[in-house]
This record gives sequence, C-alpha cells and structure tokens, in this order.
Amino acid sequence: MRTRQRVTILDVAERAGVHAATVSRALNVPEKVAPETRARVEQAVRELAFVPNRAARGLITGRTGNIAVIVPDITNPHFAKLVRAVERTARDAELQVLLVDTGEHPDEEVRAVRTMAHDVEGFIVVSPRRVHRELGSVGSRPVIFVNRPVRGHASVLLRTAPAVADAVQHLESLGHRSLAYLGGPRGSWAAGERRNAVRRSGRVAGLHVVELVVAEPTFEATLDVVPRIVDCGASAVIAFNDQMAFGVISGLTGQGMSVPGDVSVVGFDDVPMATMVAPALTTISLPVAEAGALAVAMLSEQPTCTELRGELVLRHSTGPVSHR
Amino acid sequence: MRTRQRVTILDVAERAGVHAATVSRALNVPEKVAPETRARVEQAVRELAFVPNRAARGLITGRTGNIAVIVPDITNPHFAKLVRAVERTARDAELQVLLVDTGEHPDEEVRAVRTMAHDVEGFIVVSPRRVHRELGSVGSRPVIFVNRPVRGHASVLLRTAPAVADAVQHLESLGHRSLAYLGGPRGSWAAGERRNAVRRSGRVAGLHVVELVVAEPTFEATLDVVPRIVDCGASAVIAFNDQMAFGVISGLTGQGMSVPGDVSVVGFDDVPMATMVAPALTTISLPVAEAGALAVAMLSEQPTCTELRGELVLRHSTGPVSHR
DNA sequence: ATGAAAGCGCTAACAA
DNA sequence: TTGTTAGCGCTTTCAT
Repeated sequence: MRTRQRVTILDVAERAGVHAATVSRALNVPEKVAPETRARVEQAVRELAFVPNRAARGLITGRTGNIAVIVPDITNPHFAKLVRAVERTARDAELQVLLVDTGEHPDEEVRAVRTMAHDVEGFIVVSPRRVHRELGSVGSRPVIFVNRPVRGHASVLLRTAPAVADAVQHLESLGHRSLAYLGGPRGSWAAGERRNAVRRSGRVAGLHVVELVVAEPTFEATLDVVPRIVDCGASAVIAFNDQMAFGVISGLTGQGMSVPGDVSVVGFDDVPMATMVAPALTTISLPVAEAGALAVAMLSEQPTCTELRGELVLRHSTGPVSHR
Repeated sequence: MRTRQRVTILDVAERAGVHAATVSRALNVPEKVAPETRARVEQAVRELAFVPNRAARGLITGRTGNIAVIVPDITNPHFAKLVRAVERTARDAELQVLLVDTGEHPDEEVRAVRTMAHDVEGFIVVSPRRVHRELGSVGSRPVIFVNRPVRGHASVLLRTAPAVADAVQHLESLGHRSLAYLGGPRGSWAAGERRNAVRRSGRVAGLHVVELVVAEPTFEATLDVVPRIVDCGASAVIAFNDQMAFGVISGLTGQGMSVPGDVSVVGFDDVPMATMVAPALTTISLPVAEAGALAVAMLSEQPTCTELRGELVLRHSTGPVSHR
C-alpha cells in the first residue's frame, strides 16, 4: 500500500496552467521557456513546495544525482576528513553522497560497486590495500581511486616524497645520524611510496635507516615494537601514520625516555590530535580535503592521474640529537 | 545522450523464457512462483549478473531502499562511530545510506530533509543543537532523532546520569571535595542532561560544584579556561567531552601541574584517543554504536523514545586528592 | 502459476 | 514557445 507522491510535476502544471513538459523545461532549460510562463511556473513550484523526484528523473536521463564514496573506515579521522570534503563539494554540485564503510574488507568494495552502479553517477574509492581486479571494470560508471593508481582509471595520489625529504633533512640538521622507519601495511600504495621516499632521502642525507615492520598501523601494535626501536639505537623515528607516532611516543615515555629529548618522532597525516598531545607532533600533513574535492570534480572529466603533495609541519616532537 | 541500462528485467525474462512479471515475482515473492520456473529465473539472473534498478522499483513501490543520516560533523569521532554503526546495520537490511554533514548548520538539516524526502525511507538526525521546528513535519518520512527529544517523533537518547553519579562518587571516595564542571554548548540536549546530572550528583555526594562556561566544546577553547579552573581551587574536573578533557590536561600540565597528581580529570565519550594519551583518560563511555543500530531499527517501528545509558570507564586521569 | 497491461514521475523527441 | 506522445525499468492488479 504505497502512498502516492504528494505533489508532482502535474500538480505544478495544473496550478501554473501549463503542460507538465513546460514545467520540466522551466526547471531544467529555463532559457527555452517564455519569461512570463517561467515566472508562473516558479511561483507554483514555490507555493506547492515542489521537489522533483530524482528517481523518476534519473530513470530517463540516466543521471541519478548521486555519487558513492567508499572508505575502509569512516572512524579514521583521515578518511572522515576526505568524506567531509567529498560531501561538501558534491552538495555544491547538487549531488547526494552514498557512504560505504567497508571495514577494510575488499570484497565489500566489489559488492558495493556492483549493487550501486545503477544508483550513482560515479564512485570515489579509497582503498589503501590492493583492489579487486574486478572493481574497475564493473559497470559503466566512472571510478576515481584515491591513493591507489589503477590502470585505465582516474586516481588522485597524495605524494609525500618532497615532504619526507624535508623531514629527513630537518632531522639531519638536528644532528641525527640514525633513523628508524616504521612501515605501513603491505600492499598499501601509500606505504610503498612513503617507504621509498624515506629510503631515498635517507641515502641522500647520509643517514642510516632501519626499517621496522609493524603488524598493524595502529597505536597498540606500535607499542609492541618500541623495544626494538630502542635496541637499534636510532635517535629519530618516522612512523607511517600519526597513530603509530603516538604509539612510539607513548611507548618511549613509558620507558622513561623523553621525546624529543632522547628520540625525535615524525608522523604522517596531521590528524587533529597531533596538536593536542604533548609534545605536539611533527608530522607530514596531507591535503586530504583538496583530494576529496578534486575527486568529485574528476568524476565528470577524462580519466587522469592527479598528484597532490603533502608538506612537513614542524612541531615539538623533533629536536636536537642527544649526546650521551 | 543516455546509455540505456545494460541488463534489465526484460533481458532476464527473455533468457529464462518467461514474462518480466514472473521475474519480478521470482525475485520479490518467490513462493508465488513454481520452483522450476524460479530456478530458471535465478540462473538467468546469475548469468547476466542482473541487479534490479532501485530507482525504477522505488518509483512504483515507494520504497527507495535508502535512508539518510544527518550529522553535524563526520570528522568528530563520536559521530563517525555512530554513522559507522548506522551504515552497517542499514546494509544488513539492504538499505543504502546517504550522508549529510551539516557543518553544525541547522538550516542545512532542513534543506536536506526537504530535498531528500523522495529519495529515502527515513532520516536519522543527530542534532545536538535545537532543531528547526519545521524539521519534524517536513515530508511523510519518519525521522529518528539522536540525543534530542522531539515531540511526536522517535528519538534515542544517551543518558549519562547514572554514570555521572558513579564518577562523582568515585571522586568523592578519592577525597575530592570541590569539583569544576566545564559545560557543553547552550541548547544541546546532552549538555543539559549532563549538567543536571553533575549538579544533582554533586549535591548528593556533598561536593562543591563550580560550573564554568567554555566558548566552544573544543580543545583550544578549553585551554583558555584552564586558569579559571586553577583559581577556583577545584581538585577535580569533569568536562563535557573528551576533547575538552584533553584541553584541561594539556593546559594544566603546561602550567607545571600534574594529572592526576594535582587535579583529577573526567571526560565524556571515550574517543579512541582516550587510551593513547598520558595519563589515559577516565571518561564516561557512550554506547554510540548501539544507538546507531537502534536508530535504524526504529525507522520501521512506531515512534518511541528509547534511552541507552553510558558508563564510567576508570583509567588514569583520576586519583587521590593531593593535600598540600 | 503465469501473462497482459497499466502506470509510478519525469524528460525528450517530435509536432504544432 | 508550448503541447503531445512515448517510454525509462520496474511492480501490480487483473485475467487466464
């Protein structure tokens, strides 16, 4: 027992004394309707508080007015920031956004793209891990990948190499000669890019770089690896993300060491908490909001691969090397 | 130039050698179609990877398969957690979720409810601030309010009174006699509920309670108010949320005071960072995920007002009063 | 148990 | 410039 829509284009047409098609034109191609008629239609629309049914419109035009954004975990401030930018930009373009949180589960991405293909004009997929090969080819809808280059598809990449070079340079100038790098998850494009950047910059700056593997890119998992940082004798640490950097600081201070007194720490992302902890975190800030806005814009353009770059933000978790 | 949908119910019908109506039945009311026919249809569906067009279906049934969730700021971990629960629960019910981030802007709520009424089966509105009176009455779609009771509408409320009583009791037993309460935003239901709870519990426990007003419920704004905490001589602080509690800790330690050595601090929400800071934050944890799941379920029920309760989580930002 | 036909609300050819 | 008509993909009476 469905209730019919309250006010349709026919009601507006009747009230304005014109045909439904004229109402449609007045709304979509106003320049093709006489000013006077248009005014009558517009008034009727206002009086009846008419809102066009997007589903009906989409059925014939193929344009649904929706886009989908697929993220691994909306609870992560990094992704939340991106989604926020996407939503804002989309709204300005009169698009609605469907959110999918995959819970880091790649299969869920495929399912979502499959089932939502009819309902959206495009997908923005943030998929740190390797994507299902099927993903790109499902449906005729454009897919923009964030931080993941995919052959034949558009993507926006957040490059950190220059900022990493700055960070390493910064540490070198503070007298550090040995650096530990805590890597990100295997298969993550960002993890690869950052690792390469650290290696290369370390070589250029003449620093000794020790790479440490962490089970998960989380605060807790990082705690476990802190003893190994101490063992390897590095006086500075770069961590794959801010949560991990917090873990390093927490673990170190828990052992009676001081940051940046004994060890300097650098993160990636610049999450809000970076300014709230003591010491405030030196980190590489990523233009996530720009990336989100850009992704929405790219939905209606030729597929390209665009790059944005992060930058080093100096705060108080880095300082001169200690000579003990 | 629209591209027609690749595979429609007609394609399936043709392949299965039946009428489109039969395919529709096989999919929606399988018991009304012969087992053998059903099997043929199901196979055709699989072979063609047919996915029904929800817009077309919704046009006739009135059920769009979408719900909308409206939050003030997805970037806030508190709301992100709720949205995540909503999305998960919705997916299990084969619903898609449209996300709206109002940026704390009440007008945006009204706009969203207006324009999306056709596209969704219901709204979940998280609106700490007072809602536009118009909001509830727009459209025939159900609206579930989170942390905001609205006459004639369903809501799910997160009660903290019992947990607050526990917290105050806890502080009292640690020897505290004077307590500062940092309130939340005016007009927020949660702010009112928490303030009343603190007042009442303070009275019951025989504590002196000083209420302090903070311009915004943020880390930065809280920093400004820290001197007044020190002035009023309270040995314990309860803050409206965890960000503010972090601000108190940061401001206090910045002045050379220690937490919990000199002052004990309690927050609300139990955001992930609560366990990552030093000292780990004693806070009142809210069942946000449950609230989100419940809200989705309530969408298809009679409007009621359900209450969930938070609970005190003891960590290390509270301790015995110092006698100096 | 299945088919035929109408129609949800809207847009887009084509006429007038 | 406006009206007429057809039809997007699907469900749902009503027949059979």
